[in-house]
Amino acid sequence: MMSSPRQRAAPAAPPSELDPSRRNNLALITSLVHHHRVLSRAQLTKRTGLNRSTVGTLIGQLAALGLVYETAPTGGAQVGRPSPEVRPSPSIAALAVYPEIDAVTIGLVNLGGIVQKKIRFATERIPSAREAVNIAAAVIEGMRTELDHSYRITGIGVAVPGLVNPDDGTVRHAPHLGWRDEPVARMLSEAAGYACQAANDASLAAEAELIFGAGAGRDNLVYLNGGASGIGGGIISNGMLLRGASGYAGELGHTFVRTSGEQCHCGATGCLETEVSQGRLFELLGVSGGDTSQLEQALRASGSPAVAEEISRQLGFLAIALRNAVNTFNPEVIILDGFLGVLYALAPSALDDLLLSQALDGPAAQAKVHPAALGSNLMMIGAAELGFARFLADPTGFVTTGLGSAAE
Amino acid sequence: MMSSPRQRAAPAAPPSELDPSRRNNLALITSLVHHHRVLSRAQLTKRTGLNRSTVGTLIGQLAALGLVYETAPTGGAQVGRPSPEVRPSPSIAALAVYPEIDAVTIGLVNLGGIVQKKIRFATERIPSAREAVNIAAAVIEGMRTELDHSYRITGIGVAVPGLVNPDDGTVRHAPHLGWRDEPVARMLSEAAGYACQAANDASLAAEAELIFGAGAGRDNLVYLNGGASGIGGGIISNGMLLRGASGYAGELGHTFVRTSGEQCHCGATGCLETEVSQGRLFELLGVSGGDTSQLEQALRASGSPAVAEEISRQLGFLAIALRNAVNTFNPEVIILDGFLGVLYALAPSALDDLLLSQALDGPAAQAKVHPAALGSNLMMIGAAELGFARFLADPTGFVTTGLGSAAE
DNA sequence: TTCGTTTGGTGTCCCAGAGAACATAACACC
DNA sequence: GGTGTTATGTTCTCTGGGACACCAAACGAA
Repeated sequence: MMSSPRQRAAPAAPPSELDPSRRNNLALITSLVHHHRVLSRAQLTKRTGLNRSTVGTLIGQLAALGLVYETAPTGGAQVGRPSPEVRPSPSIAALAVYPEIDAVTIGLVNLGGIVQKKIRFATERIPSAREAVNIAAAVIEGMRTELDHSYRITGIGVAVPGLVNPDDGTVRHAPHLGWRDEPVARMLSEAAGYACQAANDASLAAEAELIFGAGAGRDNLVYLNGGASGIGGGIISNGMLLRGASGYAGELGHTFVRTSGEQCHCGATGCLETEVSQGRLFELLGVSGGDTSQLEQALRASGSPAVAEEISRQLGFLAIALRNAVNTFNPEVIILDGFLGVLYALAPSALDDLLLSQALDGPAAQAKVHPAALGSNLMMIGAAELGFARFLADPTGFVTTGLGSAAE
Repeated sequence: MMSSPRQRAAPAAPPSELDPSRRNNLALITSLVHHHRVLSRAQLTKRTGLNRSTVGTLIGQLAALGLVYETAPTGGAQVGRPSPEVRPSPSIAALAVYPEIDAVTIGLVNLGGIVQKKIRFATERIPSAREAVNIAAAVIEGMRTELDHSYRITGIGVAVPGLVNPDDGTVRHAPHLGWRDEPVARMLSEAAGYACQAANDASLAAEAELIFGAGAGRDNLVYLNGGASGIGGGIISNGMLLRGASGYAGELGHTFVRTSGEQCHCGATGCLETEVSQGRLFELLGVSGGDTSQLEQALRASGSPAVAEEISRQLGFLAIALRNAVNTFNPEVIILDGFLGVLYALAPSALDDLLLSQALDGPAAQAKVHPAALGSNLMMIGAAELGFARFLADPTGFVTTGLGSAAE
């Protein structure tokens, strides 16, 4: 039911203003449905702590705007009247953009973290910020008709491998892309015509794993990704992403792990990402490069003692970084992605043992190492989460003002 | 004005139940007044974003319960009707307890972080958990008459140098005290008759510095304290204390800073607190021990090159730990307390330069090293914050149910 | 079939915050 | 030293929104 029109002299503010309490509750329900993909009304009632009747009203309001829809209850073997199931609308979606050294990937992601479409645009050389924005805008332009007809886009999220200030979406420094002080979010927003935000790739990955992946249901998580160009980290503490003063927090790739280690491109020495790198492994294997699964195959196939030694050397340094992380964050889950996941898969108990013996007893007992669960969709889901953020903070306000209110 | 009695059939729940929104706003105002000590009604209106009239009602409610009081405006040179000033009631207080290896300190702290009383009970030997609890309970018993007559005690907070689970106030491991799995909060609660909570000392210190000290007005802060028994850390990110899964987060004293370093009592090697310790300094100075100011004097007085070299050695390791912290948390402030503060005071620019050259450019530019601002009251204020926690979360509910509602 | 159980739906009640209008107390300017 | 301006406290009314009670509906169990 729509809210009745106000009789009193209309205030200057647009009519989108909603009571904070109501907005909160609508946001809460939308987020829950987004995170769980399906949730019965009864479950929503329990999780929100709100009254049955209130939850009913809220869902009615969301359903009227086409943000969620209800389906007949699946007769679970339970006593009592069955509760209808609430799902996120498949028409709400966000765009995800991920620039890398050899490609720009663009994705279309639904609420619930469902990747509808993923387009990888390979580039001849490392794309500049301008080029990456142009590629993304062009791909989005190509989808425009489809987007306009079948979707309501809440925004674009850009995952950047580097230091990003998420407040204004400016890339302060992305060493491997060679970007410096690029206002990527503003550029892409102007080029594509959607609201746009940017953040560090590993931070977004951590959030994605928290919501839909190996960290689901947890509140404290450390995510580490080993890629071709270095090691990125994202930390979730108390259910919230660690941002820091300017959003630069989480750079675990530059954890100190070795006295008089090699010089890192960051200027310091002994950084995790200079000592632990897939480049060293490929070099030892005599391969010129490849992706993660090729690396794992090659490592498993190799009988070379030099390779084995290098693996155990890298595991040692990784354990030091993880020891620090465990003592510092007391996480429930440590997620290793990319080639770090490969290293772990090769000798899981070796790393577990190192960690258990080096970290403080209390925190060490609780920290479980896991490989990433979301695979190749991870970064799309994480970036899309950025594109959903403003929508999820105020679903109805966003739809009635920020988007065309096309009925389903 | 008291809330009018409900006419409808009284529900089973006690009449203390309050609308969540109202409770939130009351808590918000109480916390603001607590943090700022004095705040005009106009300032409260701006900070809360609530309506003038609403703020008036809320303050009226708090004043009626004797939680805050208003005083005549101090005619600040400002146009317009002056706004009365709101201050926390001096009758609301929390107890603070801090067991150390050679003493148990008990404090009485008002809202606003005013330490009314501090009693240091020196012990012959390291107190057991039972002994520390008995000492605290005895001292509190001694104050009982005064407490009952002049104060309303919201609770006891215990700061423990070690791993503490703040959920149940159990000390998992306090190596220097030799405590293991001691339910300190429960023990003291039973012995003293007040609600009691316990947490890590450095975490509480970090909170105290955030609210009243060098981190006031900031949201991201790293606190490091160098004491006789090691180095403790507390981290505040996004305005919230880092807790981790069981509240063990923040153990920066066991950050890895040196390959093939000495073995730490925690089992690992190369920990910050084994390489950087005031014991080494006292040893080199040929002094058997002393407090922080004595150390500073002795270090400044000494012309020995060995001492100078040790100082620079320790600064180097400290810089490595701080580098990690800056890259990981992107804090605005790093607070160095205890002998770490002394080390910094001896060569501030040396540490600043090391940090600037080693940490990532973005985060490094923002992180400012500061000495602690709260001095010897720091731990009392921090522990008291724990004792205030439940009160601040629901001020009126707490007073009408949890405390005798003695009118002022 | 009947009963107990769980849930959705509807109507009522009332708290709590917003806002307008008025009152009040300072400064500023002539 | 009046008068205007500005900022704030005070009072009153209005309304949104959640809780609750009651009833209806839909399921399992006996």
